[in-house]
Amino acid sequence: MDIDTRIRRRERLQDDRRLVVDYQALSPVAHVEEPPGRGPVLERVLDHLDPVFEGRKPPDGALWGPPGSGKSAVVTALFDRLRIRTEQSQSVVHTTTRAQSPDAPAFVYLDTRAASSRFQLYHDTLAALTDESVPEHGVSTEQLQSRLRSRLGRYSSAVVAVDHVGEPQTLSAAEVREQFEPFGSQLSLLTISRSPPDAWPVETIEIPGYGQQVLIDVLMTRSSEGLTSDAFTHRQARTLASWASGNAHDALAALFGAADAAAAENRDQLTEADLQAGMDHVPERCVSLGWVLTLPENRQLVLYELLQLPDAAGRSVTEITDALADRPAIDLSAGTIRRFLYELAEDGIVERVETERKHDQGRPPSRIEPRFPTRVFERLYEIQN
DNA sequence: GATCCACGGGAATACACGGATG
DNA sequence: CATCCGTGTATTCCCGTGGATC
Repeated sequence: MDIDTRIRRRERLQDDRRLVVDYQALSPVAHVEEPPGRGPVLERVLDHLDPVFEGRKPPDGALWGPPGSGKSAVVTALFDRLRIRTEQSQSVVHTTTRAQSPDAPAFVYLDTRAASSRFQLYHDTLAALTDESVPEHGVSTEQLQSRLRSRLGRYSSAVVAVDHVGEPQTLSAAEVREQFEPFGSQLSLLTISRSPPDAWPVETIEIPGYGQQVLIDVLMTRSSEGLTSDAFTHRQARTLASWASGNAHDALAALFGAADAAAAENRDQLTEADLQAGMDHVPERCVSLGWVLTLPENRQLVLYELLQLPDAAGRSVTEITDALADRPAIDLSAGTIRRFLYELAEDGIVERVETERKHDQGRPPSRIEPRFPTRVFERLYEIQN
């Protein structure tokens, strides 16, 4: 055996020991097939949907609970399964030549973070119900409405789950309901929100935050999918779970950040310092990562490049704007970048913090602080782009 | 030609402060 | 002392334009 081979063998050994990170498996916004510990909630949602299985339209409903309690996880997992079942039964219909009465229900999941206009709501609903692509331009909202109407006619009933309603920057439940008014007889809505729905007559399902044990379970399950075995201990999961106090989003974001810190140092296990780094990268009053990742492309670019600026933390909005405008990756005017930054601050994705004045005169500038899990965003952004 | 939406640009407004004014 | 004014900077608001797509 020659020396090179011996060295390569050592290198490979090192590689094998190295922490493997499947970032998607650790992502707080990943869709999972079986959300752990949410069986009772699944049952209640299924109870609510019961009429569907007899071909009737269920009443409108509302699922609500605190951030990071698995609302999106439950609904996406459930609707995914239901949709697959529908598609299977529909394809049976398609293969028969005889025209049949529609007997299968439709299940649609919408995110109001991505769909904020009537056009987008109809578009996304229609897109979920058709294989063909639905035009995003050149067609009026009214045309989409009539296309959607006739499409809905092919199902016995339809349930549209509308996620993230009533957040500061999204449509309220009432607004969503109003936009879908024309389809009142054809579909029912299941809104998903952080606070209980006000007023309209619906069946309400409350989802509590995760208990400590279940959250530890969630972390262990995800780490077993995303990391090499033994990289993350039960004791560490306990630490993260208690730090996150029931919020799975924050706990997973911290785990993700910790894994990334360990990977950067070529470690095969998470240390306490990694854990701390992971938690430090999840700011207090943290905005959901899902919100950041559904922003238009150029805004995400601005955020990403902002995080790449070495000394962004100490600089004013104006200075940051100029620095970003100089970045080759960004092809936007300084004015637009500045407007983006102010808009992102308005949305709470970053925060403007007043600083002491730098000039003798004029209004004092403010600096920018991210309000989302930065490390997670950076990795996921890099994977996406 | 229609349609939606992101950009760009700029006008309008807010804020902080020192100095002038009543 | 309270208020107003001018100046300079920060922030918000608004709308026309053009790209992309049908």
